[in-house]
Amino acid sequence: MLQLKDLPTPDVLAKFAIRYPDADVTAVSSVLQLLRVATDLSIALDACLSKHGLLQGRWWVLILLMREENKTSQPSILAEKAGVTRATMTGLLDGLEQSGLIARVFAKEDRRTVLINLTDAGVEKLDSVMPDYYRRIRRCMQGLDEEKRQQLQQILALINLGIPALI
Amino acid sequence: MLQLKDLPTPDVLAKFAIRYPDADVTAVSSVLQLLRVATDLSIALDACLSKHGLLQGRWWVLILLMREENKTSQPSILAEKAGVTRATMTGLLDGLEQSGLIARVFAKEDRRTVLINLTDAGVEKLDSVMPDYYRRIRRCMQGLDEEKRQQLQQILALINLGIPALI
DNA sequence: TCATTATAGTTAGCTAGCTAACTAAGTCAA
DNA sequence: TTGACTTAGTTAGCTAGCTAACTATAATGA
Repeated sequence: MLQLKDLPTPDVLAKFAIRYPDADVTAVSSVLQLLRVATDLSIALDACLSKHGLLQGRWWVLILLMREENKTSQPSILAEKAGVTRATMTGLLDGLEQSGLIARVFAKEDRRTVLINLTDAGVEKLDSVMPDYYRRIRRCMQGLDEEKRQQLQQILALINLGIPALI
Repeated sequence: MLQLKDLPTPDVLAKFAIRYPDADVTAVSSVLQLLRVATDLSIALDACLSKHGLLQGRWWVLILLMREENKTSQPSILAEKAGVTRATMTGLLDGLEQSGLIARVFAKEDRRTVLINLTDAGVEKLDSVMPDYYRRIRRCMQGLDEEKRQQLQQILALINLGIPALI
């Protein structure tokens, strides 16, 4: 997402701001730091998942299924919730089916649709990964009290409001 | 980075917290929101760059070169600063060279190394993209005053401290 | 009722990352 | 001074995303 390691120093930003007067130095450095920390967080979480033989895409599919009352959903719905295309979801489900974590069942009422079912093995996988995952997130956020967490959420909501203006 | 669109509601998190007592609900939701906003931000910036025929990887190479006094560097140094492998940098430089934005020049003192030079066309490209890019970031962050920006940076620094505990 | 349109899922081929293995060139120590 | 190691860059082959095009089925409306 933001691979860049060598974030601009205030010095470098100031130089660029001379050449490009539109630059808002604190805005740029805030955005870059946000992307930097989020990327590192994401990489660290991926590393955690990969210890359990998973990757983010497949992982979220399992969680989305776990949220359902009957542990069942459809590829197109999963794709939308997971934020990937249906084509990508087909690939993710292929992998999960091969590992036995989900099962494809053909629906009777609409023969176009496939029902995706979280298998017992899938539940077991989640039960082994989730505690580890949650424990790591708890540790990572230990340094922030509830007040700071709330501040963060407010600030992120503000940035989120600004994103449409960016497009 | 975080494709997931359907972030867990407090309700869903509470249910998961019953099954997995290690869950720290506010920590999880803060982390997910952080990843969500950062991902949307990153996608929006990518869209801005692609309007100018660029992608993040190549873009950062141009900026890294622009930071240098003589607009020159080496693939391995660029790779390290950009946070990609040397193999990936080879590919990025191939593309930039084809577009005429950089030039490869062989060094005399160490015949293993190649010097990468930002061409005039490269400078022109930056001069056309940077103002647009900076203007967008300014607009996106308009809703945050300096105090909030500083708060954000402090909070991000705290999270950053927690990342090693996550691995 | 049957032609059109919409929907569900898949396939094929593209991309930018990655790792691992390679060549070529420089360094260093026995 | 030569054999082992290190460094710079590239190549080949992998991955998980993507888009576009496809098949099959369902819904709709003239």
